[in-house]
Amino acid sequence: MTSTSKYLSAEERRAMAVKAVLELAAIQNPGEITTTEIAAHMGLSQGGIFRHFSSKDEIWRTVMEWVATELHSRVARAAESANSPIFSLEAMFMAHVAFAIEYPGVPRMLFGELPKTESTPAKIAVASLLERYGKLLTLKLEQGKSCGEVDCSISTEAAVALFVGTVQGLIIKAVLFGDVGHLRQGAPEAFALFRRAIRKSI
Amino acid sequence: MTSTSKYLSAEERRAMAVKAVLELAAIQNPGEITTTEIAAHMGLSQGGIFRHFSSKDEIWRTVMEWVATELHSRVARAAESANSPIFSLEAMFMAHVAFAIEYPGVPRMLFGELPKTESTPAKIAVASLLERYGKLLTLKLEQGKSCGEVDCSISTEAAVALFVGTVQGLIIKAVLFGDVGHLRQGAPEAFALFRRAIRKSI
DNA sequence: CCAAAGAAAGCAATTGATAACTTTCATTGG
DNA sequence: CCAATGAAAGTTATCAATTGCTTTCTTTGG
Repeated sequence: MTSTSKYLSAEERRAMAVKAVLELAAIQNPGEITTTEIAAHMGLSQGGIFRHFSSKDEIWRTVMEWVATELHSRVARAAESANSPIFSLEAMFMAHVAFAIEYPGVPRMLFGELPKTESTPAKIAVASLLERYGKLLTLKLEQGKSCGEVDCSISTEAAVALFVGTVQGLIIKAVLFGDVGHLRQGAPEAFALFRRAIRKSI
Repeated sequence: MTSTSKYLSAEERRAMAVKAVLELAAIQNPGEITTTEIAAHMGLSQGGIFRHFSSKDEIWRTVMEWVATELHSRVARAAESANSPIFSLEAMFMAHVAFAIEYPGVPRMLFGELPKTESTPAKIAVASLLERYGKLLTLKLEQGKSCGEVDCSISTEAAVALFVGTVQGLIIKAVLFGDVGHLRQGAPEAFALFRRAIRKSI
């Protein structure tokens, strides 16, 4: 099991690279991570990286794809775990926040991608993630309207935007002050307010 | 009146540099703006820039300070223009959104600053802006509680975070899809939901 | 009033640093 | 033996900042 061989397989190295980037992004500006640093962090020479990735851009794409897949699967699993639309939304909210706490480098990476004007592969991955995420939220909100947990008069689209914005607002604050505590502490209160915004008025 | 002189004063050049950076940031990744581009955009040679700024960092600091001052003064003016706390909040919300529409490069600049771990002058400017902004919001929310427009049972701090997060969520969406239309259209609906979140329940 | 001095603004070329990527050659394991 | 893996040294490009020199504006002494 414990491979004592010096040479690792290409797949192992690619997985190591993703992990290395995530760890480095947690402690420094992701935009300033160099291939030299990534290589050093995974016990490889700088040039050795290019045996497994054709370019630095391909490394980023791989990392972003891992993030999109992982976050979506966690949020989707959270959505299924609850037995009412509102509780599903709450579980999704908390799963998203928990992911940001577990991988503090990820929001920093995403914010770094935002300013780019070109449609980078990374940006496309984020946009597609946000779309799938939005569809899941739309479904839960519509279900909520059906069963009377959510007010039918509100715009579902606006509620989706508010949900995502609420999470992002918390994350931005945490990133800005470099303090994940803001996230853990603020999340329940933030969701409570979101719930007030969408609940059925009497 | 129309200065036909070839050499401009240091103050004029500094103001031109701020304008140039804002315009360039609107169409490209702010992090990739070079001193060569800034200089070219203001009709100056690359080296000429350094007659008026001691470093590229000083240029950024100057731009960020302009942004913080301008945005805060606009939001504060909007807050004063309305005659009830809720309407003040709405005016502030719209003023913030309008600013982001007028200077689309600004959010991109700010998002680009977020990933940096060091406390850059720019990041400090953003944090201080956010703090003053938060105080203004806190004041209005407390006034709203006093006059019965805002529910007393909600956390003011959480409401501030929700307000800021809502605006940021709208802006992120606009930046991600490169479409300012999202902002104009989504803003009224977004504020309507925020209002539902903080209003007094019957 | 006005020329000379010098301060300020500007350009063009250069420097030094750093990054991604390439090439060459040694080593490993099947 | 040989193909895959990796290290080390190189290549090319880019960018901020500096330097030496020229041009323009301003001030001042006679």
